[in-house]
Amino acid sequence: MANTSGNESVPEEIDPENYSNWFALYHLCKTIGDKKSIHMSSTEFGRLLNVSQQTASRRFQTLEEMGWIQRKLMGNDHIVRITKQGADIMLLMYKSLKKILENILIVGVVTEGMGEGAFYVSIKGYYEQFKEKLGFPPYKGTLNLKLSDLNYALLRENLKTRIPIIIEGFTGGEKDMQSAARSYGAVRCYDCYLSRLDDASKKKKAAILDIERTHHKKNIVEILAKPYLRNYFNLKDGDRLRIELSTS
Amino acid sequence: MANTSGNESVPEEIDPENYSNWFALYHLCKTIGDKKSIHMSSTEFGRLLNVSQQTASRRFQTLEEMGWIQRKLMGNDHIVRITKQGADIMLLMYKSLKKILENILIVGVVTEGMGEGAFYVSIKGYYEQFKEKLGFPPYKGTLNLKLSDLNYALLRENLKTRIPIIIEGFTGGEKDMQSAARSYGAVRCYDCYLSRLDDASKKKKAAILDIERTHHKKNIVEILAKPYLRNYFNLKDGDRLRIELSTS
DNA sequence: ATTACTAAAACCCGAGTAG
DNA sequence: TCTACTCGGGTTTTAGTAA
Repeated sequence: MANTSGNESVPEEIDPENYSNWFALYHLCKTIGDKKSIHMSSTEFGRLLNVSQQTASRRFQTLEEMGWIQRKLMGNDHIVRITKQGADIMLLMYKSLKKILENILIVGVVTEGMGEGAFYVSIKGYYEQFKEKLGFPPYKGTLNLKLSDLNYALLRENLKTRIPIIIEGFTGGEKDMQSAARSYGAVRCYDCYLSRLDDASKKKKAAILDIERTHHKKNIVEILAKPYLRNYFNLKDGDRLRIELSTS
Repeated sequence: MANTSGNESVPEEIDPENYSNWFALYHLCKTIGDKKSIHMSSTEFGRLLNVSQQTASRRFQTLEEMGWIQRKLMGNDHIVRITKQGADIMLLMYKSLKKILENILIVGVVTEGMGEGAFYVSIKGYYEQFKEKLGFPPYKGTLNLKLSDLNYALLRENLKTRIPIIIEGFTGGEKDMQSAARSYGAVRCYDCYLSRLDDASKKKKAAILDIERTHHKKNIVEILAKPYLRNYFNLKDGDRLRIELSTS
């Protein structure tokens, strides 16, 4: 059963010899789906893997020898299930890929704290421009994403090659402030898309708000979007979001 | 760059032809790690993949033809990076595995609500037994995990084959209750380990509290553990935890 | 050093077929 | 039907080697 547990030896890495077997297991898991076992002949398995019945039969044997699956051959009824070890093999790859993806994609970690960005959205002189130039009325707050050093460097480098959406500065007096007319500087924005790592289908158009960071923490990027993103993506601090820059 | 985005065609599934190429890309990603590109000769790549230099060279060519990597050959300096398409290929498998794992492992969704379980831990007559028989003093509350129909069925079936830790019933009067001595029924527990799907290294010994469910919602399992699990695993409602039953 | 071609060797697949 | 064996043929890998 894939459900019992123990501390048997779990390999650290997939054996290069076993690529086709690994993929065989993978496809088997996929079609087993949420059932605990499956009736499958070697012919069917062959169809699934795009190989002959003979090869599929050999795969079954190898998978069983490796302890990744277990078979019960009762007459013409062939029941296959994934063993705990088999499940661990899948888990191994999953974890490995997760780690890889956090490196090769720009991934930001949702971080607590109102950035300066929230200040900009709240000022009418900026807000009207955001609304018009970004193409959406932004939520009056920003989502702070913390990037790794590398990811932050990659992002900055990437932004350099892009034409920013310029939010013009202006001089004016906010009525709530007792000070006289002060000047508000220009801000740059960049279109982007956000998505959860595990569900790329739900992509949200957003914008990176590139403000001159004065007393801002390092490697933090502030995001503007129409909805309240923490609700939209069901986020909590520490969750990861993928940032994709739009192709211009 | 793996960081720019577009809507180029992303394949739905890994082509059976490309198993070895897929693994080549995978290993390449792994060793690139958190750098954006890597210096790698075909000899080194061969060592990495456990194949000859010639085969590694062919792999490089194929990966490049498929648009999964990009190479710059400047004299004897060979720089390789993963393209957006290559990153998407990895992402595809990641998502696929995530889905598989949620089916073949017993995974519970963290669910709001005090179950009856919390009641048991709060009663001294039970608590002292929990402490002694489970081997840890449980946190005075339970974590509710909601399972899928299948997972719940699998779990129950699995528990059937196990010897429960019996928490004896007793008759006694709780001092805070004005009622006379009442009787408290026996409860069954089962050792288990909990872990986040994405970090199996952090496993927490815990126990499934198997109470007779009276007005309990369906498919809910209550968990006892020493720490407050929502903090320990940094959980919020909707997060998933893997339940592994200990090998007895 | 490298990459990558050609040709031989090794390996794997699937047809045929037995149980 | 089914699984799974043997073996011929095709594919892939590697050794040798050129650039």
